Amino acid sequence: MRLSRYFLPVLKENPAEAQIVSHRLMLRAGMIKQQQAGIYSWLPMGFKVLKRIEQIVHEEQIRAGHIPLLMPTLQPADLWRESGRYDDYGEEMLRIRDRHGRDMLYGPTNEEMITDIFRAHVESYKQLPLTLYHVQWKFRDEVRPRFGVMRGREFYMKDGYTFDLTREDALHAYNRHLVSYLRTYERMGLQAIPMRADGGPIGGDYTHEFLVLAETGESEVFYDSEVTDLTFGDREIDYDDRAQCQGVLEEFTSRYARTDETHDEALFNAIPEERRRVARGIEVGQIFYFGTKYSEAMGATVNTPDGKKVPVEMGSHGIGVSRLVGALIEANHDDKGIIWPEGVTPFHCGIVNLKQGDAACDSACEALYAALSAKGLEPLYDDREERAGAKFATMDLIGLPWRITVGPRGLANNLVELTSRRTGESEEMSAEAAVARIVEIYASV
RNA sequence: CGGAGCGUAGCGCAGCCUGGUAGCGCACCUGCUUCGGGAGCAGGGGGUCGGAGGUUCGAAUCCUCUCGCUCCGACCA
Repeated sequence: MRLSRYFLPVLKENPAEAQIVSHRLMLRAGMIKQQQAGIYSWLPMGFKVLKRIEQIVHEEQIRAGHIPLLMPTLQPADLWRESGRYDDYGEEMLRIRDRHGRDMLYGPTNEEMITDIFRAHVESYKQLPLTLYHVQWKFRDEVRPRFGVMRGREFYMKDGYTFDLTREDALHAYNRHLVSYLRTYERMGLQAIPMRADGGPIGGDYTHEFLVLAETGESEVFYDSEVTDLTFGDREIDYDDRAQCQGVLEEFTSRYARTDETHDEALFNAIPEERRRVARGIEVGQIFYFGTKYSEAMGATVNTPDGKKVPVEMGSHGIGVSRLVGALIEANHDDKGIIWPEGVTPFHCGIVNLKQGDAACDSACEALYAALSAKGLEPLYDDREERAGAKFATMDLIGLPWRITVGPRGLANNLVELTSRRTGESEEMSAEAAVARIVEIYASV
């Protein structure tokens, strides 16, 4: 993409309404525009990141054997009356009436609807196990939306639902999700720690939240410092292997790690003092096993091998896709702007032409642009008639992890400059070598 | 939902207390000079002062109502 033809409305000054760094940077980098309290338009750059995150989520879900579908944002109230949540949910649920006077709602989550789909089409245990998920907009009419997309009223979430015959099967589905989530977050360049959590309105006694450590996090968290040493890495996982999934769960959840909701002072104090940590975290996902809470209420049953009819065992699992955009920035920025991890960056690298209009600089940049594109990479070429300082400042703000700088000084020796946004380190090399290096970097992402 | 505050040009703000035909910086447009870390000079365009009502000869300014947004707290992917 050529910056001169893109739509990237960056702001030089900080918008008054943004208090936390991710919100500020998203506004300044032209990623979002607020339309109402807690409701945002996603401008091209922000939309790109959102889609990159969503794509990683899809890939990892499918890898774990889960099946994508899409449910609507608007749901009939009657489904929620069946589960009893139409009355329980309260003011947070946005209620709507259509022209025929039918009660509807903008879905805050989809347990009822997925259960409806299940009961309509599944009769036998032979169709289990089954995990269906979608990535869809949700609405929760928060009393006080804040922190930009981290706590919007409208938000984009992946929510998945598991259906199993037995509790053991359902717990394996739970473990499988925990494993796939660890892998998902790590691919985005994030460390998200599974912490024992509270059931909340969805219900269920078996649940973990995934927390990204950040000063601006809304939850207070308590953990054993050993949990932050754990990495998922590129280990091979057979998602049908119960023992292996159970093993990963134990590895990642056996040390103390809890939010303030479930914090236990006595257990915490049993950790050696030098390993005790109290910090703040952003919740970017949650997994639940809740058994037959919805299947019983809504008559979602299956026939067992011995001819009985039993309510199906269920769980639900969520990843806050739009919230992750904010969380990623909270975890990856400096005083100049965003620093995207390679896994989610909106463009793979920036090309800065220091002397637009200079024949040598222009053609060198065009050649770089073509060479990178030919390798399947997406560069952002700053071809504006701007001074060097302005171009650097823009690149630093929007946070592309790699920048190739092309100027007359280097070109005289056939050299361009490759700079890491994260470390700030620069290296001079030929244009061909720079392309090769970028290709190599992204080959391993 | 309790408490506090803010709406003036695309963005950041001053002006309001003490009423008299709206200003600064950035951005934008034109020209010249500049050109490896948000350039300089000169010229220029752009504002129903959130909205409605009221007081007044006269309202951004005072009063009433209303809408929107933000912050602190209680609640949540």
